[in-house]
Amino acid sequence: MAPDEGSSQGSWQSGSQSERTWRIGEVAAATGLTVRALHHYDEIGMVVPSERTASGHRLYTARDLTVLYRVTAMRQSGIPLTAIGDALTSPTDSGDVLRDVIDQQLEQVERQIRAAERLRERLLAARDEGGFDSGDWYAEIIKLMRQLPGHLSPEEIDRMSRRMGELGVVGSHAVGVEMPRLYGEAMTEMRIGTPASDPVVRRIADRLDQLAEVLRGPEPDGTGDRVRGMWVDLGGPEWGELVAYLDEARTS
Amino acid sequence: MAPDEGSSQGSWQSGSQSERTWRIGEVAAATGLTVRALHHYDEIGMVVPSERTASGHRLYTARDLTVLYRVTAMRQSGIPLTAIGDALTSPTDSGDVLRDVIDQQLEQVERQIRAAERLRERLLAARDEGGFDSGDWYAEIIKLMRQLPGHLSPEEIDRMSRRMGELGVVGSHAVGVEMPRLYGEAMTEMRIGTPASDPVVRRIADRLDQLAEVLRGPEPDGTGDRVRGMWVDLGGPEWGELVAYLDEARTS
DNA sequence: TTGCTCCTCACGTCACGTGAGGTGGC
DNA sequence: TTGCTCCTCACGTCACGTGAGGTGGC
Repeated sequence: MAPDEGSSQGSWQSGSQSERTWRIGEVAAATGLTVRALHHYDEIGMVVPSERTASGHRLYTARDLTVLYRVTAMRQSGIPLTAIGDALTSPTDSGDVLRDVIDQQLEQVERQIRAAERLRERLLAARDEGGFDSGDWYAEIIKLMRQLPGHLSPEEIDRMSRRMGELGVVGSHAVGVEMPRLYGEAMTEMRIGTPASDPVVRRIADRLDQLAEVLRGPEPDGTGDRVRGMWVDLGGPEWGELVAYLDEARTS
Repeated sequence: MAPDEGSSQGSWQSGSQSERTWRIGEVAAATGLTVRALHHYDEIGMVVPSERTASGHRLYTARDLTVLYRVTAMRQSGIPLTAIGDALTSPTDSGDVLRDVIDQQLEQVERQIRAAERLRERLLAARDEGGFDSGDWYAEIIKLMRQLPGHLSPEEIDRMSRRMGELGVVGSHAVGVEMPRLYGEAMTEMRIGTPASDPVVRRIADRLDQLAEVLRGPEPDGTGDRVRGMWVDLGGPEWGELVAYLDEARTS
């Protein structure tokens, strides 16, 4: 009597050389994955079942399942399959590569938490204000400039005011919505100790520069720097720190 | 002299009927989106520029930009484009549909935050323990059962022990890793007041049932119910509440 | 004339979902 | 023989990314 490898319990004869195996449907139930996902992992070589029946049905061994559980744990942590592959095929198997993958993922998750919390604030604000409109901030900004003499000459203020008029929605959104948000995010990163060389900070700095260019227009005249100086004076020492932090990000 | 609609400043002649318009590259810089993303929004009809030059170049009006800013704000909140489309084309435009979309997204974000925080705990644990292995819990469970007489007969314990031996990694992972996690998640949902009818709770209950089936095997004998009873006795009144909560989820 | 911007296809990405049509095993 | 499970294509999803090859405007 030949061992029947395709039985619903797998081959489990005592004294036999072959170990207990699981069919793909059993594996799906055990892991909560779909059959299609297991096919996918097989296709890309992530988890290839060690055996097949004569008719081609996949049979997973306990060792296969151990690998699979590790993969699902990492997947549920949001680690992409390519990175999981790297961690699994690394020489020591539980050494530095895995540690690096976990640390990277940990940083990303912590950033996700902060981003989601900011998102939550924004959604609450949008709900209270009844929408996602950007308001008409630039009039406020111009007023503020007039009230604080010594930074900009009346001519410069008029020129900026005209420029903002030309820019319309683009200007008011940049100054009133996006820049405050970007500066807020940068401030958070600085406070929690994210190094200025981190790509996240770099992205914020780059976007701020792009917006500054949009606002400056084709012929810059140095007004922008004086506006920045005004903000630093208004915002206190922490604003000065933030400006230095962003400058460092730009050169790293 | 015909108005030149394709100039880099758009048509902005004083006295002209036509308003200021923006070319696609200017819009990309203003919003931080890519040109390709704007093409995509045009293709699917999400934000279609109101004008084109004679040669086919897209021209965005201030009104187009206002819509676009609203879209980007919602996209950055993680709202899918289809839902954004629903909110934008709703009759009142700032009425119930938008409110619903925001509320739904708010719930999802709050769930994301909790999930990410749990993820963080798991990653920290994995880092401390040096990996994602599932350990050998079922021996502990069996021991616990022997120490608490009155719930299961020695024969039942032996049968369960044999069954766990057959299940191997599948059993120990289900009992030692996934079920504790699922019960923990369900407990969190219950404590924060998520209604039992919520699909999230339903998914947890369904997955628990599927795991129970995997553990029970082909011939159930009522042992499972007595094991549950044991857990309720061990866990105190909150465990009883949790069991009722999950039962409600299953019938909703 | 030279760059830079813009155009329209059209295929690629990521981790599978979803049938289509057929075979295997109790 | 009837169900249920399994098999292999193969196209679809989502929000764009990434060239390919060509035109437009200062």
